[in-house]
Amino acid sequence: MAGEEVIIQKNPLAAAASTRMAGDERRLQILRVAVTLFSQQGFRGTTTKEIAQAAGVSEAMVFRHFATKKDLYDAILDHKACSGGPIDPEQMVAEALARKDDHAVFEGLALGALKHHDLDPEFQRLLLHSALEQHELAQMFFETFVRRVYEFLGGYLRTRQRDGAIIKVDPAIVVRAFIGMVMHQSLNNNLWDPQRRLLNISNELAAKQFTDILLNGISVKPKDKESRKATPGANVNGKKGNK
Amino acid sequence: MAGEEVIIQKNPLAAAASTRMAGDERRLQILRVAVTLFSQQGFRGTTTKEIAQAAGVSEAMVFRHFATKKDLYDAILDHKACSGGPIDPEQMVAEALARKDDHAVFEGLALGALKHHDLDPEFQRLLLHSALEQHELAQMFFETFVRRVYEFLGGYLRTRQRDGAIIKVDPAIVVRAFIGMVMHQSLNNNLWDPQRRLLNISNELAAKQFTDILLNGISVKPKDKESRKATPGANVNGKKGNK
DNA sequence: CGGTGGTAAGTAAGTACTCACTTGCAGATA
DNA sequence: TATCTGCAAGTGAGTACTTACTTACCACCG
Repeated sequence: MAGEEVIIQKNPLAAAASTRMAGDERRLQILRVAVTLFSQQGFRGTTTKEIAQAAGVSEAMVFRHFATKKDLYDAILDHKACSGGPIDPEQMVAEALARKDDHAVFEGLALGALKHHDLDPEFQRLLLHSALEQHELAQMFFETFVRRVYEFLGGYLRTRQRDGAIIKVDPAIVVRAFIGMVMHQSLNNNLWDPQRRLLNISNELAAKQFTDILLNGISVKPKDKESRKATPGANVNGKKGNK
Repeated sequence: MAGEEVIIQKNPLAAAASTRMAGDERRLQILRVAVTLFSQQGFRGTTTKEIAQAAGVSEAMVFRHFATKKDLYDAILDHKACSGGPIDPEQMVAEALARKDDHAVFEGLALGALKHHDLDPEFQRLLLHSALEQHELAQMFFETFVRRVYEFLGGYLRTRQRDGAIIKVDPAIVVRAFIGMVMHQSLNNNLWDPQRRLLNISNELAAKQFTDILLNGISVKPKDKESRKATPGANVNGKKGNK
């Protein structure tokens, strides 16, 4: 916290020395550099000087492209929320939805989210930072995207309850439970335990197991020994030797 | 982000004007004030001046009690991790553990965690901030406390598997799933959705439902209609009109 | 008196942001 | 083809202010 220096030299995002770029190019480059820094250090923790250095330009250039630091931050959250953010949940599992294949629906959604957070871990960190810093756009993202997931999944659960396929529980609680498993897994993987010391499993296995737990629970049912299909037997794996 | 002023006047934590306190008293008071500010704004987002003002003393007093800002931060995390933090999981559900009452074990743990985060929401925020800021003590807390929960719950699950009461799954995955539900619920309540717009249920209900989901799942089992005890029937509640 | 609780007024190093100025490059002109 | 020119890309050295941290000093009380 006192004397550590962030090493920026030879940053792949930095421009090759002394190149002159088109305005839009540079703008995007600064934005990308800033995404990385903000996601690592938050808004207040990142200086405009750092951003400029990492982008390989003078600080003045940052302010040519973004009037204020906050403008830059807003542009980033906008950018992220529009391009990377909203994987459309309904579309992602449309066919499973039509078949009313509960396992495929939940597994598909979980896998989508896990993969997304894996490919773009900056996004989750950025969102966390902005939520802690009470940035308006974090709440906006939550209000729009997360609400949509709740409504979509909640709606699906309600129809399955009408079908008699699912017990009577408040769907919102079920959704919270499931999203909790998935988000917590991502959060562990890229914040709490990035070395995966407590649990190291593939996204595929995580999605499958979480879905199984949600739909089937973990207790052995008294009059239900061989009637299910996939779960038992070769299911004990994952923790060790999983690459 | 530019011109907002944090209103601190008449802060209940501030000393009555111009009182002379004993050294230890003042130290503790500064520490408590700092906890609140750090948990709201993080390390870099909180100034020593702010802390001093909120405590009702001059900035120099802060530095008399804590040599550097980081010392203060460390002292806080130490304080929190030692006093408020480690609710001992094993002790909390000892009797349920002895009775091998799975529902009571999981429900007890969940309720303990939910209540704790409810009473001391600063702690979760503080931990998140320090994890994002890569503070060493966040990782230390995780390594010690969280690992203990995994080992404890994982161990319990393994004995229950040997009893034949629980299906064969990697216990660590089950633990992650369950902790995920609980932590996500807390995180929603005091970070993402403090107004509880998406879901507003009591800690008791949340603990019970999460436990039910984990142990029993949500699918209707083919040959298992009236054999279970508590779950069905009056179980649809919570979302609305829950105070 | 000495020690403890307290402060006002510093300082040096940041901080976001600006400004007067230079550089490189595409295209019109000779 | 060579040169001039207009303008966007880019900069170094600022400004006004804030930051963590210090120093020198005061007031009370046993």
